[in-house]
Parts: sequence; C-alpha cells; structure tokens
Amino acid sequence: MGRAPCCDKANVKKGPWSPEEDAKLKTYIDQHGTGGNWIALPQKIGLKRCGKSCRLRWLNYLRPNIKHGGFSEEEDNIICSLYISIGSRWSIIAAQLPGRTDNDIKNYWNTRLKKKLLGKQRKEKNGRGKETSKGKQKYSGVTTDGLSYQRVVAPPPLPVLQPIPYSDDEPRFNNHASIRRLLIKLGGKFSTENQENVDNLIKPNHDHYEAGVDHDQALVQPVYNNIPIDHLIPSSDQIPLLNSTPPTLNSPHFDLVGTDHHIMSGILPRTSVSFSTELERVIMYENPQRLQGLEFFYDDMMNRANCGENVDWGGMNPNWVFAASASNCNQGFGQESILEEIAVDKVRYTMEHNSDLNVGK
DNA sequence: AAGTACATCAACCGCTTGATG
DNA sequence: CCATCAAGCGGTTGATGTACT
Repeated sequence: MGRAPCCDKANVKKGPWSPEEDAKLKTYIDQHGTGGNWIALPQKIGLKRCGKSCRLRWLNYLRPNIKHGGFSEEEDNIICSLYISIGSRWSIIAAQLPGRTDNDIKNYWNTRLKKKLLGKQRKEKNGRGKETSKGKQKYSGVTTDGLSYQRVVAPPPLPVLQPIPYSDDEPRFNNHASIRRLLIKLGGKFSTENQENVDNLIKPNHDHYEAGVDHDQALVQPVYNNIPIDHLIPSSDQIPLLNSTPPTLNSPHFDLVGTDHHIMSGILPRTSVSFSTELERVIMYENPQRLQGLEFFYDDMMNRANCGENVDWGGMNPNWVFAASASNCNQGFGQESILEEIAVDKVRYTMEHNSDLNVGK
C-alpha cells in the first residue's frame, strides 16, 4: 500500500503568503525543524496550506541567508556559463551560488540575463540610457532582522558581465581539465540519448579508464567506448572558437585523431549550402531533440539571419549549435564525447569572452 | 490623467525520481 | 514487483508595479 494523500486540495489556501502565515511557519521551523515531513507540517501549526506550498515558501523566502536581487557580475558569469553548459538545471546552478534559490535564478535568467545575452535591453527614453525607475525589484518576504515586508527596493544596477579574473591560487575555469571536471562533477548531461553511456562518463568506473591513470586524472580521462577521450578532443587551433563568422560546412572542425573521420565528415555535407539553411534543416528536421539550452539562441539568430540581418553571433559560436546537433544526429560512438567537448569549450569561451556578451549595452 | 504594454517575481502546476509498503 | 506517495524540480501563470503613449 502507498501513503496517505498529502493534503485536502479543496481546503488549502492558495496565493500570496501573509506575514502571519510566514511568522507561523518560520517560528515553528526555527524551533522544531521541518521534521522531515512537509505534508504533515501545515496541520501541526494550523496553516491552511499545502505542504508543498510550505516547503516552497521556506526554501525560497523564509530560510536563513537567502539573498534576493542584486546579482553580482560573478554570479552572472556563473549562471551564464552553467546555463550554456548544462541548460536549465536551476537547482544545480543554484547550488553553486550560496544564498540563491533555483526559483530566483530561473526568474532572473528568464527576465534579465537571457535578454542581456541577446542584446535585448529594455527600451529607454533616450539613446543615452537615461536612468528610469524600471528595473526596480519588488518582493515580499522577511528581512534578516524580522518579519517586515518590503515591496520595493532600490534598483540594482544592471550587472555588467566581466571576465572572471584567473588566478593560479584559485584555479577556476581556466583550463580544459578544470572545466571538464566541473561539468562532470555537476553531472554534465550532454545528450539525452544513451544516458547510460553518459553516466559512465560521470561515475568513476575504472573499467572505463586507462590503466595507470590516477583517480583525479581518471575523472578527466575516461575511455569512452574504448576510444580515449583525448583522441576526440579537437586541438585548440582546430576549433574556430574566436571566429564569429558563421562557418562554412566544408571545413571540418573536429579532427578525430585515431578515429574514423567519416563520423564527422559524413555528417557535415561538403556542399556550399548556406549555413543557416543547413543548420535549420539539421536542428529542426533531422534532430527532433534539439540541443538543450540552445533553442533561444538558435531561434533568435536564425530569425535575424533570415531577415537578412548581419547576425553578430556574439558569445555563441554557431559551430556549437551545428556541431552538437550534427553529433546528436549521429547515433554512432563518440557523440557524447563530442558534445562534452563542445560544452567544455562553450564554458571556456564564455569565461574568457564574457565581456563580448554585453551586446547592446 | 488614463489606457496600454511590458517587466518582474511569487506561487502554482505537473512531471520525474526515489522511497515506502 | 508493483502501486502509491513525498520530495524535488523546471515550466508556466497571474498579480502587481512601472514605463510609455
């Protein structure tokens, strides 16, 4: 048998939380904890709320050390980089930003960061960026010193993306291996196909690593389908990362050392068909599972390209979209590895060139 | 000043996953 | 092994405030 239903849906209150409700919930949890059972909690404290709703309210607003608004440049960088690499896995992204909730980051991304990346700023009264009261942040909730509500706070300046300075003391995303390690640690998901093989990349299964490689190194040196992953890594000068010009399709971007070149050459048709047309065909028609996280870039870029606009691909290299999609089309070996490499290079590119993303500033 | 459009964000909805009986 | 449910998660919605015309 299963468990009892979580709550009587007909008798629970919906909508915004009142200060009194917040006080009840906060006071109880401060004194007794959640008790590991959110469903029973509202009944215990006399709240006509669903346990789910209590949990959400606590996690997003009432628990200590929650930060709202005022995202820093570094936080912007982290969000952008992780979104580009792992997509909309907000809980994972939030885990990298202490005090931030997945809901907050999700809202921030959807309402501000995404537009910023696309260069879609709000219209301003004049071209000189006259300060307006738009962008003021409003929220309800408790402050750190009590239960006072504050509806409107001073507008934080629109954060400007800057590269995170690299430091030898604090190695970050400054090399291929560290980026890869981060992605793997985060459970990097590079293809929705063949999750088992992806798991093999994430889990330290020594059967998949070359003998004689230490564990830490093994994390970044998995042997994928008997092909050492480094053999799938395009050398840096083979990846046109810094080239903002849409690529032609007759130039292979990956040199699969020791592997079958036909894997990629078979995917990349050596014709003079336009990039946008081919990209659209591959993504829209041949690849129903469009690469996670790139849809809006693709849509926007393609719309603009199709309108005859000279598209500035900015921080997004169309190779990523195309190569990843093309890889997805191929069900042969190595596709996750290729996608992983693309993800790694996207992160690296983003970290190194975030200032280039200030389109429309 | 009024109406409209847009931006923001709290909260809800519904799906997935893992635990439980 | 299966059915059921709690928890967690991401997507979406609706209320509200602000900017614009």
